[in-house]
Amino acid sequence: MSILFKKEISRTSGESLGDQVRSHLRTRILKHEWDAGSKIPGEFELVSQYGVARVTIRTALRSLETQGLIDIRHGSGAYVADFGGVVRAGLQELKSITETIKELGFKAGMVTRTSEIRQASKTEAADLLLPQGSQVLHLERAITADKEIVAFSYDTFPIDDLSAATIKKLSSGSIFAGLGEANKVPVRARAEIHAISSKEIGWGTGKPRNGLYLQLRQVHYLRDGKPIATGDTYFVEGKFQFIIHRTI
Amino acid sequence: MSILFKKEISRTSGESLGDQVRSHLRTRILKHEWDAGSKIPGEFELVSQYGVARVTIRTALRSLETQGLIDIRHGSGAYVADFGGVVRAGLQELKSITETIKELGFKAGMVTRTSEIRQASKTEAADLLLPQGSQVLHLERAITADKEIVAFSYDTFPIDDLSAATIKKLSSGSIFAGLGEANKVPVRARAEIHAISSKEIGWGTGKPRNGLYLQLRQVHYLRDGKPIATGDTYFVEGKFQFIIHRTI
DNA sequence: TCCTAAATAGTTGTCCTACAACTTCAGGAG
DNA sequence: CTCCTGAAGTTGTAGGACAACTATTTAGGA
Repeated sequence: MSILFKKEISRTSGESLGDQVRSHLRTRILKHEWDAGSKIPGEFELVSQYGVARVTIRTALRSLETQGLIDIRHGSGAYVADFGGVVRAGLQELKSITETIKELGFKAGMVTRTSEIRQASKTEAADLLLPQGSQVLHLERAITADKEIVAFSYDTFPIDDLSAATIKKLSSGSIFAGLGEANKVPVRARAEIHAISSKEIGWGTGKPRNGLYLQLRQVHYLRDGKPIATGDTYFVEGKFQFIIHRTI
Repeated sequence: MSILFKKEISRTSGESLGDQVRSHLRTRILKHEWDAGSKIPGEFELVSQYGVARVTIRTALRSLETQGLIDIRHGSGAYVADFGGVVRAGLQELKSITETIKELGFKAGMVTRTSEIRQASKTEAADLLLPQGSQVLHLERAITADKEIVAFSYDTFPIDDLSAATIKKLSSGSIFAGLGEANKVPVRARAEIHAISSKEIGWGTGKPRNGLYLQLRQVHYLRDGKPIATGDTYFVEGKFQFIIHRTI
């Protein structure tokens, strides 16, 4: 077996080779190319598969290990982490909710209830490092998996440096896609988790009787540390399973 | 500045040099040796500070980047992740609750309510890969920060291959310390998060009126994938702040 | 035959040197 | 003042070498 995936790796895409290899290996793991607990190919084998240096393979493997997807044992090899069940991406991996829903095998959708441009609230201005009174785009959406509402999301974006087309895209569909076109993809987020019981959250027929939610209060950041989005997402308890892979 | 921390790094401890450097750098970051958003020393400077090779420094930095603590920019340097506030260890980093409490500046304590050896329940046996009817150690404890109850914890350990001394240690004090003496330190955990509202959980004066908890349902694993502990921890909502650093 | 111990091959960890790719900053041309 | 260019500094990738550790095989003895 040799240079199987050399064509998957681009040296002109701007993304580092290590990150590209990591992404590719992650999809291979999540697609169960290897059983949980079993050994993945050795570093030299991966070197020949991807056509990159061993140090590049090692940075990718090291990153997957800290993400909790594999387990590297000195003198033996790297093994797919065995969690006694389906290996699945954890909450610590930053991706959109809809993407996560799709990855779990459901059909993702969303219904926008409110889309308005207004002044930033005090906390929003603080989170986004904006001067008081700045204009922001505020969205209120219900997120569905197989037509069933699984979360209510309240998101806010600064619109100073966003084009009208981008704003339109944001308010109509996928956040990550819209930000991607504006070259403002967040690479990092800080999320606070809370348990909330409230009748004030949510709307329509998907609103849970008991008012019990898992709240994710997030701020998304660009690579240079600039905040690009903030928001609260309220997941209806029981509709969605959150997993975190914890590693030392 | 030179070989400042060479003595902190041991070549005979069994832990890899990269992991040791990572741990040391992490404490330096969490102790605010550098401001959020500012640049940490370059790789060659760190090489001379720790007396290890550049590739070793790089594995440590790469791991910290995956954990979301720093942000590495090609051609520029590594910067402390700026979350617009206090940088703090995230939930994806596996450590004991008491250790986390101490790190936040509080005095950690615990009160054991129940400590018994009994047969494993069905779900416990499944999580721990035990045959039905195996003996397990079951603990029910209240965890305190500055004398105030912040969580109720229900934990279960298989006792097949644990010494009597280890069992005594587990039931009396720190879980991680007890497992450490038995050379069974978990390196990985899978945690499920739920919002729970129940009157059945908790006891004593620290029991919250509204019965609102953030539940962490965890299974801890050894390096070889063997489950070593399972349990539910119910954090009293509002008493404890959970953060997750999410990265791509 | 069975068990133990030593030799062996295979794998990851660390070190070294070198250069490419990128960022930042200073200085000069216009 | 602005823009461009070049130099210096930093991280990314490459290749080779050896150390440390693991897993397997082999040889030897009881």
